[in-house]
Amino acid sequence: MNNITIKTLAERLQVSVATVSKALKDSHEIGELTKQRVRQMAEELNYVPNLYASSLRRRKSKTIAVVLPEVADSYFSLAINGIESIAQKKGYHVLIYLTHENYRKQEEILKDFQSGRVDGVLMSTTTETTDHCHVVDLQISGVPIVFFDRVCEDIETAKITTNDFECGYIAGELLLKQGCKKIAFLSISSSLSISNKRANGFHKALADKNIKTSPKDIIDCKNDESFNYSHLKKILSHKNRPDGIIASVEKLTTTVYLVCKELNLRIPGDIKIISFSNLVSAPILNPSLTTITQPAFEMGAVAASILFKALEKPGFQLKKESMVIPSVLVERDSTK
Amino acid sequence: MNNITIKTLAERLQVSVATVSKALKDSHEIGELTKQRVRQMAEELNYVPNLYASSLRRRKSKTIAVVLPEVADSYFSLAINGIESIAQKKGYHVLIYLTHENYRKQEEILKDFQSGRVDGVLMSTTTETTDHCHVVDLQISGVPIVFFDRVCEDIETAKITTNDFECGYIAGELLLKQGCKKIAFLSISSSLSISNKRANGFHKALADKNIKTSPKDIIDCKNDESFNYSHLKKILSHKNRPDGIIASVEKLTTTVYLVCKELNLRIPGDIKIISFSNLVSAPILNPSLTTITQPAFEMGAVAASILFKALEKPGFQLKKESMVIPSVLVERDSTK
DNA sequence: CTGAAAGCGCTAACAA
DNA sequence: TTGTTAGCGCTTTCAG
Repeated sequence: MNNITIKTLAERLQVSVATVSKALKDSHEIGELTKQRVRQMAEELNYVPNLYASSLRRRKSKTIAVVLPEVADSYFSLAINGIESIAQKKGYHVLIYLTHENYRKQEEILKDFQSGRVDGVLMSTTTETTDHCHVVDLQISGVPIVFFDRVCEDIETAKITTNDFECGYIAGELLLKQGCKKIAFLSISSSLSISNKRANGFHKALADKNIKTSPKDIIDCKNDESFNYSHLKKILSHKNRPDGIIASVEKLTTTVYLVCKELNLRIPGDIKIISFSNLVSAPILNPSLTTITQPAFEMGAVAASILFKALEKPGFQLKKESMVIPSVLVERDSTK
Repeated sequence: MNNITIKTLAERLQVSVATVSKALKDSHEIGELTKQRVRQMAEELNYVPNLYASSLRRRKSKTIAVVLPEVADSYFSLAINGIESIAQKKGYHVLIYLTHENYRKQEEILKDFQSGRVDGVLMSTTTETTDHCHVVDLQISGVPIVFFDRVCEDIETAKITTNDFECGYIAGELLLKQGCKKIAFLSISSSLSISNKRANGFHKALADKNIKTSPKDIIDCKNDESFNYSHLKKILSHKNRPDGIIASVEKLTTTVYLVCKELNLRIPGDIKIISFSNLVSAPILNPSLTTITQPAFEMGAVAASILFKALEKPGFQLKKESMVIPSVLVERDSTK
């Protein structure tokens, strides 16, 4: 640790620590000449303020946390960029925390935040999340939290989402139009709002065409690739297999493609596929993948902007700030 | 911020703050009964220790930083998982910082660390990095740093790398064996050690077959997708275009594929492609992509383990701990 | 086994 | 315009 402190500077310059502190903050109370001298000395000695001391004192850390299930996902990596673009303007640090879809881990992380480690939190919740006391605890302790994409419905705060229901509908409609008779919806978790909304939209699309749906149309996948692989393989091996698939999250896409490859199912001839995904490689897959692409960067940026409003104005009402930003359908060969 | 402090607990229990502090640390100086009472009260009041206070006092934060160019890259996202798996065991927090390949940003981040924000740093450097004073400054101020994958050659510390030279050689050799006459190497930066080592390996492979190489075989790409796209398009449109491509980083793959698609160049018929990549979608690309796959998770885990050794034993000699973990070649259709 | 007290580095009243 | 001083919450001697 660097041992140049404000005190060192003060001694060298024969002024008080208060003067140095204020000078470094460019306070109007301090004379221009003094500021100059302080700044120069700080530069010279390579002074770096101690984050812990100032945070302890000010009860602010100029840091926000982004809590995510994982980072190996185009949506999240783009959202992070959106968040950072805003945070940087505001002079805030962004710390990324990964839950690996583990509820306990998420709980621990949020609990830790109660210590004031960060000033605010942006979160996309894990699939395992069921009860949300830890989120409420965090809010009670005064740390604002804004959700994006994967929200907790029952928490009162700002939620930035995309038009999940509508997109589920669009996906279902497209596959029907392309002639699918038996469509399966790959869900990632039955306790996840986005997954359910997308599934509901899908059901509605079928219902509107008077096609009866059954719970078996929803295939529950897990956070376990090899499980998903064998599960899907079994389903797609069946003689009454689906001829259309809606993948509700990006990571399921690769699995579906690999299973089809192994079973010699041709896409889109034998089975059509559409995926909720921000994969840049969508156009170069074999065949190119029809996607519903979320406005990931923008969702991150908007979520961050709203959080900063709350950080800047203490009494700010977050719950009135929810927002829905639409996704777009990009048709490619996998649904031709 | 939570306002339950050690003092609150002390008052409630009619003991001193020192006792509470020690009890919470399970110190042997404290009686079992007292510990019990303290723990129970802490639980009851939902006490969360203030990170800033304890870090300020102990001059330790139980936190490490991972500094990366970006996160939308399979290599880095896997490496993060490796790092986290180790950090978790050690009870350390992991903060992820993104440089977006921006040297200035990296400098700022490292400078910030001099304040003792983190106890140690794991880093893969940006492509723009040229001078490394800021790294040295950090080391001088007592924060250990371990490099992985993209290292700074001239810094004395542990460096976890893969066999880049050898893999460049293998890639070149494979393309030659498959009949390529004119191979281009897509470099991401001429100041990046891994890129250069891979390029050197490639050159050696050609030299060993008495094939003369020219600097024009190395195509310098940037951190700018649209630039890379048009640059590559120009090169591949030329009548004397390459018939084999080695992409030195994952992100260039999509661009190459898209350009080939637009120019109606068939892979592998007209042009063969091999990429340094950890993409899970490699097998389902059109055509499936031959890759050199790095041991990303392991590299992250090893780098973290070594950093923790340094954190646990103050006088630890990091520079003697460098390590090379080999990558593997996976042949697929793009080089058939 | 427990407590009193000093102080980590910084900020912000308040005084001068 | 500058300085004095009292803490932020916690850890850690040292004394009891």
